[in-house]
Amino acid sequence: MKAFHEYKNPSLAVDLVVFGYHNNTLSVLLLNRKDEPYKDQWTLPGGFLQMEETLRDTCERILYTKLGMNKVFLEQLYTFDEPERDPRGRVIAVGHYALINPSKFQIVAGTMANDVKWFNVKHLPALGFDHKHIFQVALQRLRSKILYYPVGFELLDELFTITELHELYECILETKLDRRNFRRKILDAAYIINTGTKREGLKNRHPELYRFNKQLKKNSFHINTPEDE
Amino acid sequence: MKAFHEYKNPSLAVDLVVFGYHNNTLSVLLLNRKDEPYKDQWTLPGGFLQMEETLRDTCERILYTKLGMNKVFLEQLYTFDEPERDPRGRVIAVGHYALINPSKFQIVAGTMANDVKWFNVKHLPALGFDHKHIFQVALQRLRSKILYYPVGFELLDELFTITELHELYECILETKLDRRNFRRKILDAAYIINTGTKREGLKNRHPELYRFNKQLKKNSFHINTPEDE
DNA sequence: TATATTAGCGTCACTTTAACGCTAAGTAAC
DNA sequence: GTTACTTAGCGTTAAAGTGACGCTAATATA
Repeated sequence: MKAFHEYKNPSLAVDLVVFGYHNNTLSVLLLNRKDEPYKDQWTLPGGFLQMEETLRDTCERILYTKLGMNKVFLEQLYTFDEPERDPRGRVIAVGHYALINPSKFQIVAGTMANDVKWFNVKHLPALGFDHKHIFQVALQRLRSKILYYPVGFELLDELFTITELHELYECILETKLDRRNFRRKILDAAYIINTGTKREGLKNRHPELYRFNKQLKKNSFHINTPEDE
Repeated sequence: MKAFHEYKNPSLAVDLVVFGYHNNTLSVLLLNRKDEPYKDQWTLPGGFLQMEETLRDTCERILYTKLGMNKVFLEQLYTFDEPERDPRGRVIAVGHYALINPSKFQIVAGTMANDVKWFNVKHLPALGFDHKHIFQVALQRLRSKILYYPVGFELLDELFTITELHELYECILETKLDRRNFRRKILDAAYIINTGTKREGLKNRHPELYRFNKQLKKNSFHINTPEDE
């Protein structure tokens, strides 16, 4: 057996799929790379783990220094280890995804990138590395998770209407959900709490404003998509 | 920015939660360590990634060389990165779980371990490292997954009776499931195929033998546990 | 032949679900 | 004001799914 320190180790990085929802569109944040490899191409934000950091620390550092975001929903996704995934050498990436409300942050391209931009998940450019694959795993995870666990409110303002929540679900799942059945399920599950106030200034009837119920017990609801059948 | 090779890297390992089902008991395979750290204590099998390997390769190498197993169901679980999880230094472990049919393999302790043994998941000894935690994540994953995806047959012989499958579910989920309703769900979902043969040599009525239906379309069934309600 | 036990099939009340109708509340046009 | 239009909120119903459980068949053994 080799001594402990004799093992060669691959580099360890995190890659981030940052989802945002705005104007009825689900978007992902992409970085245009300033340096090789994949110079001038779009990729997911990511970075190398430093020895004293946890993976979550690394993600938070990247979110903060490259994108100016903090205190966002963040979850580990999967670890990507294809030997050829990075042309610089062996790099293993622990994929994560984050859900953020774009209206809360002013995105700035750090010094590392030419540009940082939101892209509609339906119209992504070509991505460097294996980032297309990581993105697809993340989108799939988000879609499954939202069916049985309340992650949607991470993407909305603190107060929102049922219609707004409904549109978010339809957008993420890319399917139509009956408006009235959706309302019933969400309310029966006590997923959200009526604040008693209404959203003013709209053209038609003023909808009631809700907020997320943090006391929600797990497994209390399940949304079916038409494809379930 | 540092040059690529200047980053220090933690060691990368895999840890394996190997589930087996035998005599109406769900078990996990544990190794008794020959060396420090955690000498003479029980731990999950695991090992370091070698530079030319994928994570799956590493898992398969360990399964084969330490345990004599090959071609088993194997799935990545989660990546565990607590900085203090290994007293030797910074080791990040990618947890995996495997499902095997113990009757297919003769387990042998490799030269690395004092002993290798199956332990009933209900009566585990103390485990070294953070392996108790990894085990719990794996068990939870197995329990959720079996509700909507057919993994059970990995633990059974190729031909099995509905009663055997039913007992497996009750054992993994640690709950009673109505025998007749279970049968109806499994059959309605076309989860299994009747082979037309029967298991002989039993004391009472001879049950029909089934095998897994590999054509099963996803999302075609869902088992409810009493706690769902 | 009777008994005990597991296997397989069926029934029913209750709950959940999908589809969709109807009215209320608001704005804008006249 | 009145009418038209649109979104919001509430309700209804038929069909499907679910849980609880009864009944009979098949087999070994006493």
